[in-house]
Amino acid sequence: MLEKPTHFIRSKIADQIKQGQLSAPVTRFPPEPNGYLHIGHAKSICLNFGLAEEFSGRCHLRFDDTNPAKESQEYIDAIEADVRWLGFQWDALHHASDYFETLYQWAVYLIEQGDAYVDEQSADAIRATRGTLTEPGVDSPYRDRPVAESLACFSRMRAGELPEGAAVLRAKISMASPNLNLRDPVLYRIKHVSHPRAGEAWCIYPTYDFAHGQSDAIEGITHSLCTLEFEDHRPLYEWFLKKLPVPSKPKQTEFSRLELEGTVTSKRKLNALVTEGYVRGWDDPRMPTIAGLRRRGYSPEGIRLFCERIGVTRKPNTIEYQILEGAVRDDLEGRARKGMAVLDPIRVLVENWQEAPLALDIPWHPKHPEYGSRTAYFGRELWIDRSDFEEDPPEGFFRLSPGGSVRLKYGFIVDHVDTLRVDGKIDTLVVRYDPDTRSGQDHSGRKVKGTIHWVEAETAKPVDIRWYGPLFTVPDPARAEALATVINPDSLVMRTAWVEPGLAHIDPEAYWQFERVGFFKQDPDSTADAVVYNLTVGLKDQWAKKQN
RNA sequence: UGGGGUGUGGCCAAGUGGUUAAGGCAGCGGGUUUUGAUCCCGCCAUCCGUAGGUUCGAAUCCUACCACCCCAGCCA
Repeated sequence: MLEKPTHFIRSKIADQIKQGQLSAPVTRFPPEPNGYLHIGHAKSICLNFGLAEEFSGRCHLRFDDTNPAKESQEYIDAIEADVRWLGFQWDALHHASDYFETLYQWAVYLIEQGDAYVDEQSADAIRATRGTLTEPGVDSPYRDRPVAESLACFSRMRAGELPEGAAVLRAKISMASPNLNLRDPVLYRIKHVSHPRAGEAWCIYPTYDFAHGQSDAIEGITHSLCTLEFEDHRPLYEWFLKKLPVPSKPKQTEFSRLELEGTVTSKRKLNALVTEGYVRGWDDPRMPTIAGLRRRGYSPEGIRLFCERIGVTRKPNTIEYQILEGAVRDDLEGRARKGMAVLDPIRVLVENWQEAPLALDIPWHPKHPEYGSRTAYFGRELWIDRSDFEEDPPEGFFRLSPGGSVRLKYGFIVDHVDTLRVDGKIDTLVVRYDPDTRSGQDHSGRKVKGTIHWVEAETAKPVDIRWYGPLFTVPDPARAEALATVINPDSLVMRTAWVEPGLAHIDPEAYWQFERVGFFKQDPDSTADAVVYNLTVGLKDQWAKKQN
């Protein structure tokens, strides 16, 4: 077993424990329920829950539900399901909205201390006076209004007496700060919107900045991990912890977010893919959402392996998609049941087989006898894949060709006799099987170069295959001006395959490998009459690579 | 342009003054193999954004420069 690779956050915690500054870390995964979780969130989930697990600490799931205009119960439910599916169990479930009353009292406290004021300027006016990157902002005319006046106005805000946009609560820090986040940031705004959890209780809602650090403090979070874009918010995060009578002092640490080649990981863009109909939903197997990856057939263990492999740093990075696929293949290799399916069939007639189909008992996995076995059949009429026969075989081709021989895996060696055509197109391959070469009891001493997969035609069942390719045609779709221009029109190809009987029944949980093809997972659209398989990821194929 | 960050092989990533500059993925070569899969073995940076400097000795310290990312929501 390989030791887990270390990274700066892991070493920091280990060090703090060794120094006696920390007994166990308390972390949190703080999603906003305004969309589905994606692979980038998986990195954060693995980090937060993983660290807590590793150092015998605790990890909370906390919904950052401070903007009811964008949030919904649908997302809350989906997020909980995704975290659980990834294999993590939170030690506590919280919502920023649980702290609305405390946060309100703290806002009042800030006003009383002269550290916040109600600003009745319009949003436009506030924006216009914020200054620019190089020029300082201008103080609001309300900045120095009496405390009592702010207090009175703030309570009118809470009471619902003011329309949206009429006033906001602002921290009184400095309009000249080079850090824009410190130029009297907005702490509360009016939103006459009902909240998925708090209902109609509030019509003013705290901003991220005013809610996040304090929520961390209330929960006793020791390590508040977030992505790099929040780095400029850290001074503000710390300002509140210093000004307010909070019960603990969490520390924010930033790491770089995950960028995955060939995908977009912004909720806005993912949402656009859904609403504009480029995919069937948040859980479409082409989506980099947790729900999409799950439906596609990626295992939680594979995703966790991926997150471990990519590491955690502060360096901007774009991970090659094949690293994700590699991790998933590595996990699925030992997990999947292996069966035979023919996706692009060509008929094979075994002219010297006269008997009824022969039942073969084949283990589901050569290295895992505990997975059991199934029955497949060999007979007079078979299907093999069109790509396994070449009339004019290139150098190094060792599948079936005119006059050649090949082993039908788990069956017999067959020798090509004839090629029959219909309208010029190859229709049937006539072969003879060698009775001395039955798999497992081969006394012939014959050696053939190739082994191919096949299914017996009489017992085979049809299934639907959803063959997926990249959703985009470019490696960096996030930079495209419009997603529409980089959508891959062939990201989903529907087809039918012949499978051995053991692959034709519904089994929503199982992971499958179609030998020599790829890993597959049954889609929830499957019915008893029509099983649907999603391509998870293809097998590595050196031969195909050599051909290009 | 003000502030905050980051620069180690194709992609990740260890490394924090003395190492032949870990490891993973990809790639290449070979072995095993009834999946051209898996598995196994070997190869793959005289060099750490660039240029100077300090030092017996630097990817690690100093200086300058360059490149890229983030910030001007009453989003998170």
